[in-house]
Amino acid sequence: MYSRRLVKRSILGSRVCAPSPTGDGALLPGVVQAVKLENRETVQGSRRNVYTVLLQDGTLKEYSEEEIVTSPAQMTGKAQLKFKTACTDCEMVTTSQQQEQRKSDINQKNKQKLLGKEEAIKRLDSKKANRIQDHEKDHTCSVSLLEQKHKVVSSSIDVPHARKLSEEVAMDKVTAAMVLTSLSTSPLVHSPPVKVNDGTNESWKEGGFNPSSYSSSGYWSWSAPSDQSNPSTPSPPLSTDSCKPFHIPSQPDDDIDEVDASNLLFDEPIPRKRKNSLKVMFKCLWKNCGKVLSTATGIQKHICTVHLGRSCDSDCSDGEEDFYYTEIKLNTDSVTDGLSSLSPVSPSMDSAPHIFSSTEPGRPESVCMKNESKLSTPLSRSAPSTLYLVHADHAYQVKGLLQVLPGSEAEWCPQTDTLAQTGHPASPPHIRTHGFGEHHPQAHVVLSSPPRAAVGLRKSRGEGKKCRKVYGMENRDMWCTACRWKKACQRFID
DNA sequence: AATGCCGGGGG
DNA sequence: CCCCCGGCATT
Repeated sequence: MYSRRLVKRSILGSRVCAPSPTGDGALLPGVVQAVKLENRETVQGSRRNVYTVLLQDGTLKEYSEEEIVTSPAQMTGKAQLKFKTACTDCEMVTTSQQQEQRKSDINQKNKQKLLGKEEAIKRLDSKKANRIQDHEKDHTCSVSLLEQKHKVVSSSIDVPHARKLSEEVAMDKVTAAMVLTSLSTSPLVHSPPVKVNDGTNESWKEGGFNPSSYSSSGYWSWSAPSDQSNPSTPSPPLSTDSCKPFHIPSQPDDDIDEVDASNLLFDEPIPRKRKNSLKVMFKCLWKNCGKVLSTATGIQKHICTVHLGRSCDSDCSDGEEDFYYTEIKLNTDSVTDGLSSLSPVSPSMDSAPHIFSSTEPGRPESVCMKNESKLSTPLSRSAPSTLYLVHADHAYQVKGLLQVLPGSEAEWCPQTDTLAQTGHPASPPHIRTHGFGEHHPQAHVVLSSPPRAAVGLRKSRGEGKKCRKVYGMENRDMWCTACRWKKACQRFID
């Protein structure tokens, strides 16, 4: 069980390293040309992507997740090494001059190291130097990849420029190497002071990378054109199709947690369209509530008002509600249209992932307990691939989920305001499941509109522990407002 | 007796 | 609207 970030990036156009088709085990650099969803499901229920990669040698080959190596910023040490190695192997554009220089550099350092008396210090120096050289390699690699990208793409887009580029390649490389070397000494450079193809910026049109960002951890990254923060270079209009985002999910859908580091570098204005027909919904985790709404703000509002018993002016919120809902990924590959219309991915999606973002300022990262589970619903018959991926980012939630899940309810509540917002007034099927271990012995499916009007008689006394019992009289200030007012508890709803 | 909460009322 | 509480039902 674990949670995952919502961030889902397109890998199209991304540079990767992939095993050579010759089967010699070598890694070749390439560009992702297409991504398709494999038509089977894994044991975990998550789907897998198949990447079509245009390799350096011009061949097109399909790879699975595991085969390709993506951005170093998203790799673990081993993969990184692999990647670096591959980059080094394919360093065809690096001038032999540079390589010689590097070698002599290394030799020099080694000599110094041997000759020096303070060996420990020298060793440190040497390490540092080596690291710098590694960086240099990486940069060179990215330069080469950039160039490669030019070769691949520019022929159809900007031939004159491509020619110009190849003419200037030698100089550019040297310049780039120098600049990058100097860059490597300053750890926090996020926007490159120099562009490799200086002045023209043509690569932008091609969605090309600028070998730019340098994280403090020493790993470079490819920064998207939109990341250009240089105010003197206005962003050209991005031609939608040629300028894909370059973010590479290290794994398909099920592990986006470690994007954090790259997130900073790779951040983008967020998804246009969700791949894999994934709908993201937000589920209320209050016990026996399980309300599902399509927007984060909606669910926050819901929790605020219904469970926390306070009016939620969106700005007076203390964020507590964040802990009481979770994100649900609903794989709607073959889900009925009714459902799809129920849960249009709201354009306010961009406000959704923030809840799980560790970069969110002012919100302390809570213990990152993770949870993933699959719920089956009676609807499964008509929607065999309907898949819930529930994850909670808070211990409380997990606990709640664990308690609730076995007999949990998956409930689609066409909340009026949400529907009004999204303009889908259709009344979708109302799904409810009850499992074992709950006070609801019989499972039932309700295909009507939510029984919100069923509140009439005096509510029978709830069975669960309420605030008074849970917190005690002495902690009255911890009670929910309703309890404090001797109203029906809204925190522990039965 | 303790608890849950409806209905009503004060500010 | 926010808050408190009497009083009743329930456990």
